[in-house]
Amino acid sequence: MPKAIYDMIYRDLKEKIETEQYAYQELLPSEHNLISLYGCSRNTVRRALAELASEGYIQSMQGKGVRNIYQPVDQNAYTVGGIESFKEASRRNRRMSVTRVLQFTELTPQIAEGSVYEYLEEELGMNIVTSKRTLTVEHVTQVDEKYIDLKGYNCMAVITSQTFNDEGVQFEYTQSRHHPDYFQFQDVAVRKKSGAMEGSLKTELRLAGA
Amino acid sequence: MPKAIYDMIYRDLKEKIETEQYAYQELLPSEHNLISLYGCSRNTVRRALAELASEGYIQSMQGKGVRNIYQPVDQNAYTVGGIESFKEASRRNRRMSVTRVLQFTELTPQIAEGSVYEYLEEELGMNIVTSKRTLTVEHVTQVDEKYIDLKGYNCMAVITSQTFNDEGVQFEYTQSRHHPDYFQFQDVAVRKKSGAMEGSLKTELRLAGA
DNA sequence: GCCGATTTGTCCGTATGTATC
DNA sequence: CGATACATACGGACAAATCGG
Repeated sequence: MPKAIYDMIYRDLKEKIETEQYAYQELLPSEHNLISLYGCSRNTVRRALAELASEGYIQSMQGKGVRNIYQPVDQNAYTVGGIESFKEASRRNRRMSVTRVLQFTELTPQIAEGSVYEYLEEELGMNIVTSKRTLTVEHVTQVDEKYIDLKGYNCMAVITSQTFNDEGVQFEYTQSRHHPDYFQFQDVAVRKKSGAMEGSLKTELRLAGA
Repeated sequence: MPKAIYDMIYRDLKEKIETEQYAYQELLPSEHNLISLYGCSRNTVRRALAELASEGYIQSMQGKGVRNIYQPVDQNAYTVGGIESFKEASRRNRRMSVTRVLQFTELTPQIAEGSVYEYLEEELGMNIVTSKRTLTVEHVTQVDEKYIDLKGYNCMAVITSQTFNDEGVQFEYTQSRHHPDYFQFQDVAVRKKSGAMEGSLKTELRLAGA
């Protein structure tokens, strides 16, 4: 739990944006004013702003100011943040989730039925840091058809991820398969002045409920 | 074209990592050493490192150092950076691409056959800044089937994107539909100390060739 | 078109805190 | 314990873009 100043400012501004205390397309107070408001240095304000920009909340324009470009996402979407377990995501979205363990090795079924992430973090004191994900669309398998009513689709959205702990070792490889009707993935990209690519931060997705 | 110092350092380190001048899992020189190497301030070095971390190239560990966790992506993947036109992406990946204009309104067909982004940026001097994308899996349409051999799939990967220019106005809405066999989307997420989510930066995807 | 005020962008040096070894 | 490493924060400087007079 970071009590860092920049993080508090970041969350405060984020909240103000989400609750429309700053209107869409409106300019936020200038960095100079934010410094007065929060009583901190410019770097600290800028760090909070940078975070919001990378998540597509704001857009800062040299010589002009910082504009709120946040638009709320579909309320029906089942939202999952960056690295988060299915169980955490379910709780956050207040939906029922049931995990059925179909095949298993290594860990005990009891742990998997709860939350593997929870087990790794709380019981083993492991520190999850970086996750790399790949998203593809694949043909359904017999296992898919057996457990999920695909309603005519013959494909599923498949996310594979490698997770690294704080010692840089990859300790997990996951594949999750999602029903097309309940799947949605969002991201934000910011174009660098270089002319090419780069960016993105907030990622969300919609999942099948069980 | 940014000639910013942090950007040059960022690109230099990125290159050294990609060409394995720093081995996988190896520690990079400490920030202190990098300061000597590049003859700049610590902030500047740290900004370059932050960029690399957000793209999943490195992982910095307080008290230990900065570890290279870069692993090259599938060479067969058709890679597209953040905000980039299909034509730019094709050129970068040295593949043939043909654009067939099926339906049309507003812009002229000639422009679309070339590159709409090119037209907007070079001819109109427009400045593309932020792009929000949503990825879903959808049933094929009659149009899909008419122009693309789906080889048995009855779904496609669909990306819709809203693009904003430097004045914060959304000026474009695009939907692109991709053949499952030629589609891949990658991202990186970094877990905040807060305990929850957040992160991702490098995004790539594999596309259908025409 | 110029000039000055405002605003964001880049960079520096320094200080202090915290984690690792 | 001390040395090393990254994390956070401050204050100052100058550049670059914008806007109004």
